[in-house]
Amino acid sequence: MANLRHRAIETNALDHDAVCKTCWAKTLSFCEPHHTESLRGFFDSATCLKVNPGTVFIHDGAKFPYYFNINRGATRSFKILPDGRRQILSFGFPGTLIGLSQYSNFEFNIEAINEVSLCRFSKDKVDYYSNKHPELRKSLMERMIYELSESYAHAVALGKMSARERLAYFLIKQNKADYKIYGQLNKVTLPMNRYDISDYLGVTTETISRTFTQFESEGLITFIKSSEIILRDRRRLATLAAGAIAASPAW
Amino acid sequence: MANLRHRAIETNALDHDAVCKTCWAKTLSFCEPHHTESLRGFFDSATCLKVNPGTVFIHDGAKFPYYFNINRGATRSFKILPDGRRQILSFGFPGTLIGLSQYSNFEFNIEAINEVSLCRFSKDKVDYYSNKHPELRKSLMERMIYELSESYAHAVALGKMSARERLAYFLIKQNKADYKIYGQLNKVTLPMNRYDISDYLGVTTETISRTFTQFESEGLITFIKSSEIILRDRRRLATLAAGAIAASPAW
DNA sequence: CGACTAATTGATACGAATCAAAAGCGGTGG
DNA sequence: CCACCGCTTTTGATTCGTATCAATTAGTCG
Repeated sequence: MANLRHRAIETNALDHDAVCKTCWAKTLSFCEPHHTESLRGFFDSATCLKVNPGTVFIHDGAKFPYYFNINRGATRSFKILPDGRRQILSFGFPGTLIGLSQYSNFEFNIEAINEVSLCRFSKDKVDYYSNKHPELRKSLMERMIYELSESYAHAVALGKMSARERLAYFLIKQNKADYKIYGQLNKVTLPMNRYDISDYLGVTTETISRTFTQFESEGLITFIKSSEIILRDRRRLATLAAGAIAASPAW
Repeated sequence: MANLRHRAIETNALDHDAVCKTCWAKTLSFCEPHHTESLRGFFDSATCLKVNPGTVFIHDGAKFPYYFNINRGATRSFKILPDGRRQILSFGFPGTLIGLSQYSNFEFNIEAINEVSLCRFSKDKVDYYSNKHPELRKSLMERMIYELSESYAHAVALGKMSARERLAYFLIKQNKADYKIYGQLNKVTLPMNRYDISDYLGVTTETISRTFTQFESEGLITFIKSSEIILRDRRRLATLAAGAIAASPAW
């Protein structure tokens, strides 16, 4: 592991008691159910990292043998096409496990949106402990199933939905994440900017902006500021997000 | 497992020697590396099925505890939106493993395109044997990694590519599959119809048809019949498919 | 408070959808 | 063997949603 591209990352050995017991993402993470004495060695082998905003910490084609669990902050994973077009594949939040699809032929980048803190687990260690503790690999598989189904839902949005529906889908999804992580009920906090949203939803920033304005004038949402939104009519948004309203609003 | 919705399926216990040793998809399947004496019980627990063309054999929300491995034929998995829009998420071919994301909250259907033959493995059995033979669960994870990366690539196509690029992406992908399965080099055989292709690529049949015609007149492909295509310029198609040509052809 | 970047709003263009019709293809039966 | 029917695919004319280009406004930081 020479030539690690981790310049922007500070590394500290993880002290199980100090880090895990105060972990933000504890109840959201794959590792949570495995805090047993026999897996202590597994946790002690992990490392705690910090990544600065805007830093790409996983690079196209770089095969480093780690899983990362997000404890704090938000990430975007994306593919850049040769001419510069960018498709965001997913956003990562506390509890998101990174590195699952690392050894596939599909390569992409992951970048910190704001300041991100991560736990790093060596794949070898995961493998080693998984063979003794099959529940561990099962937890990973469950994470992966989640990623896969999220990706399918994303494909449905990108393939079949209008701009309105895509944005509603995004808001509802984001709202669910916010609820799980921060316990926020009808408020959505957006760590990403409009470019990120548009590159995630396969439309332009202008369209995102116009659609936000539409939603506000229809009473579906209210802006606190451009990155904080109150969902005024979660029901209707969810209906839109499910693709249950064919064309323009008939109300 | 009362009320199995498997009416259209004939079921036969799998005879390891008879079925596996003549299996079409052998070298392509997750089970291939595990034909050892100690896993004999695992294979003997499997069942061989046949599904008729057009039969939906996995239904939205039906949680039956099986994995299916395709031996022969082709499938489409898809999501139907409330108003009838259909997004095809993936096509299955010999070697495709079905049921990986079954217990997620994202529900979809899988349908036989032509006559399909499958091996059915109970999830319990897979779990049981996976705990003794970690390589088995590893094989499943590798399959899942593959599905996930395919889904990401699909999202890139749907989110950022033009109709031309999407179709090129589809042809190249299909060509790779055909090569792996049937050893065909520059020929692509399409078991699915134009509606399937359009619902996979998030465009209309008309656009698919027009783009095929364009490709033919540009010398990129030649039709043998509407479901058999020769790739005349795989290189240029691959370039298109990679999103490396920004707008309309500049040649 | 001014400078820079992000977000919104406006005018126009374009790619793909939609609506409509013709051509091709496979199966059936006289 | 060919005529006819239904379904799939292709081609054509027009519409529409979103992209693009351009400018203004809001927000952030030194």
